[in-house]
Amino acid sequence: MQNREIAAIFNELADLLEIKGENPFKVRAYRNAARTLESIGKPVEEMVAEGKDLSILPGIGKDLAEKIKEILRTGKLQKLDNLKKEIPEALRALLSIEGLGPKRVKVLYETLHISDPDALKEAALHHEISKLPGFGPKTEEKILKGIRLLKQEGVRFLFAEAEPIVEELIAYLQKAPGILTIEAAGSFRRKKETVGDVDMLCTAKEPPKVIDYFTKFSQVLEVISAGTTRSTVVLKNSLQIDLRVVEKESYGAALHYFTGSKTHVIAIRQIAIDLGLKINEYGVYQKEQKVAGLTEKDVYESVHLPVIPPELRENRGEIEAAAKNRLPNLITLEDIRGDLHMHTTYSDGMDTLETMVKTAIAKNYTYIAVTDHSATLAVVKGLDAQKALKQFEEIEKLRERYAPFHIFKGMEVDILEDGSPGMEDDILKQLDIALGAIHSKFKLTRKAQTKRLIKAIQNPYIKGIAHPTGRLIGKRAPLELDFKEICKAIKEEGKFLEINAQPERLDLNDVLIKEAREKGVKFSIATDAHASGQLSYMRYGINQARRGWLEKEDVVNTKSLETLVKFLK
DNA sequence: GCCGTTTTCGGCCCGACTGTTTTCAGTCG
Repeated sequence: MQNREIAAIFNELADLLEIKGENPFKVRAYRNAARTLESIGKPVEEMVAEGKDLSILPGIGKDLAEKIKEILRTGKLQKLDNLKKEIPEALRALLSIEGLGPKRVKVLYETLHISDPDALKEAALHHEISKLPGFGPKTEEKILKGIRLLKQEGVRFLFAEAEPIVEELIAYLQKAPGILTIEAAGSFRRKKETVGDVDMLCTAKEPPKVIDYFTKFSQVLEVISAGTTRSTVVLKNSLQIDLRVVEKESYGAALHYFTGSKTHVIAIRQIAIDLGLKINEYGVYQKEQKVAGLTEKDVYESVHLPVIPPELRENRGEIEAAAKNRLPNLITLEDIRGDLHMHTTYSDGMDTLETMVKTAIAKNYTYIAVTDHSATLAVVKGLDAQKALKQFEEIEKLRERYAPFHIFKGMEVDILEDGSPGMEDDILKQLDIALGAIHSKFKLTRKAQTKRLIKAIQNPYIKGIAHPTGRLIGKRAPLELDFKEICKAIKEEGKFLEINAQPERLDLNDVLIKEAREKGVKFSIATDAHASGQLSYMRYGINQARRGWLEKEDVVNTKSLETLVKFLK
């Protein structure tokens, strides 16, 4: 049982309790616990197995610790099952309709016996909703709109999908009348691998004019709200954007607040309270006196901390590290000297080897590794021994032509079910960088999958593991692995784990990167480019690495050519 | 239901926006 499955049970319980009209603080307690479960890296199942007390976790007390154990033991929660007999589960779906919260859902259920979106639509079309006390024609209209916009639960955008839209919107808003500054906050600023919506923050001479201009952005499908300082719209691609206009004097406090994460902000506010201060989105206050708020730096200084980079603001130890002045010196894109994973027309890449070389040189890289697929991978035409030898020849020619730029002979070698590489040793031993990668048999048991990967790591020719967990965000779950054992093997063998920068892979995730780093694992950050343009995906890998607390020294492709060659040997 | 350097009770973030109502409740972030 995974943490997020337990979190889902708590969230469901919270929804139903809320509709029932339970104490809102109790409801929040369940939600807080769910958030804790989602954000801690370690499975609570392991903690229980180790005999650890779960109530050490923030937001989890005696009662919830017991409920978690019940879920782990029985796979379900009696309290939730009981509640479902009282309140139809389907009512939850109504909560995700814009403008409908627990109170209104309760009224709709108790008066009109509406328990699903279809019945709700019927009732709205027959103008039954507007007759209810507290409801009116506008609400009815809004509900119909909300049903049309009803998003499936948990639809999030890949960071790389949101990025161009945010850039376009910023360019547009920079032309708004009287605009002073404009910036994206929220999970986008924290460079999270997926974003649910985008929070934008600006300062302006006449806020209402900017709001008006914002709602006229060409991609806007629906204006949800538009006040004097704040507006929410949904774009044609269903991405929601919130814009807030704030006073210049409050900008730092607002930026901190809207950048989040929620748990980070709460933790910072708690420190402020302990110091006799109060932080809100407008500033830092001592009694009634505002003492800071202009910049984020001022906000952090008020609680005696250095500025914490947005990528780290997840309440995963960054505040403690900041207090001890031990924040990592995070890696940057400029630290990268080369790319160690890419494909060419020798396998499933779109561009020739030489084009990849030229593009890498234009990026001021010192080296690349060309890593086409081995032929065992049935879905793509890969390299057999003969084709590999032909590629070696071309690489040697290009090395001469483009010296001192260096091209490593590499290969993305399929790891077979038994953990052996899908390429003969005779070829493997001629490679500088063989990356092991799993492309099949994703469903092996945790034990078998771990054994398979460790065997590959121990293979003397394999230097690193590409996209280690095999996940595709929103599409394919990560492999079942004993990650601790994987890290141990990587470290013992002096190998590296790849952080794959493809936007829908971003594999490893931030939590695993941090965990591996703490165990002394080295990483590569590589694009797995299948076209020369994708070499610029490196920035997404950097985002992920920063969220995983990596410094330059943790990453092998920040090293000079000489040092990297030594490392590979 | 959680939590504690005002501790075992009594707090728990709170302001903006909207719609319905006429001073406020519900929702949202």
